[in-house]
Amino acid sequence: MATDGPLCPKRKFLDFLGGRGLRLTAQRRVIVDVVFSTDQHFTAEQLLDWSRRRDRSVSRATVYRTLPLLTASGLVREMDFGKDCKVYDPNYASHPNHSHIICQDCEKIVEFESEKIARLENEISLQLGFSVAGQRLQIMGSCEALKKEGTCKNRGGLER
Amino acid sequence: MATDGPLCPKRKFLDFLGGRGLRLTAQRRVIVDVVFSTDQHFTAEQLLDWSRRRDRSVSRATVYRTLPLLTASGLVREMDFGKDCKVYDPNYASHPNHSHIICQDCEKIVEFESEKIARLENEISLQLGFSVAGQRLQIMGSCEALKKEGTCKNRGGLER
DNA sequence: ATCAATGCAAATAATTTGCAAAAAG
DNA sequence: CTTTTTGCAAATTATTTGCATTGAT
Repeated sequence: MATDGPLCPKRKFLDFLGGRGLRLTAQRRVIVDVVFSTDQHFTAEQLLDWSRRRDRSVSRATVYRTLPLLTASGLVREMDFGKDCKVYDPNYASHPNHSHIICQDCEKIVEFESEKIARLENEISLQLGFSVAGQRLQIMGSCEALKKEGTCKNRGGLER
Repeated sequence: MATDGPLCPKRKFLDFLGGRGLRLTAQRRVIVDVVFSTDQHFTAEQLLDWSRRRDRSVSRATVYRTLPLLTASGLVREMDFGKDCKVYDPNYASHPNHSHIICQDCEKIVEFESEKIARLENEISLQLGFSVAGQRLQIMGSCEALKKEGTCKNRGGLER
């Protein structure tokens, strides 16, 4: 995961802040570092926990106040997997249109992108009189490979 | 909407209750009547409101206790449209695999089904080592037809 | 009779907010 | 300096639950 360079998500977010006249505080720096140093999904509580390990001064309120900034920037997306709390996905900078397959057994989540599905979505939407702004696709299923082999050989399979 | 006959969703739900040794109370009858006498999406609070109009004895607790039964029966699905509370969709009896297009401007929701997308989902899932159990697709967009004409001529367009 | 289901009100859990103090630009 | 941001603790909101009572079978 690129953590440097002008186009890394972290840098993009700092630009987003600057462009809106928002300030770069120590706490925001920590939160952003944490968010973009992983490709894992996370909850608000996890983000608080991870951030506090780096800097005890990060409060729950600040985490909750920073999350809307992250989603507004388009670099992180709020997800609902039917759990009691929201889950955030930091992979929208690299794959702005990706979908999820969720294993009902092991809860593992695999991300993928499908140009073909995107085309169909556009086509159908057009016929219904809509222009597409975004999309959200979750497939629920069983990870049979995982059950058979103890591990899913397709892990990390991004791109389609 | 069919409210009678052996295969109507209401009847299916009553069978579901019976099959599990659950009892048919006056309150459940009202709630179920309300749910399956519309094809509109609703929130828990709306369902309480509508039910209370028919029978003041329906309490919030009973609504909240009945909703999981409705979703467990497979006839109603819990949805998340990024709002503060959950939304329920009573159209899963007639269209068990439908998707949603949501207009970002007028918040109108159109349901559709696509066999082609379903096929692609299966194909992709298989390649990633998953067997598909279910699917959840939301397309966010702008209902331009609505803006131009004051009404969406494609309203109710189910099936694709 | 028996056991599930109810209403009520209190309890939870996630998230939000008011406010005075601290820090960024 | 000015204005944003922070932490704290209290508030809010949707949903859940304990309990004594009611009602279905």
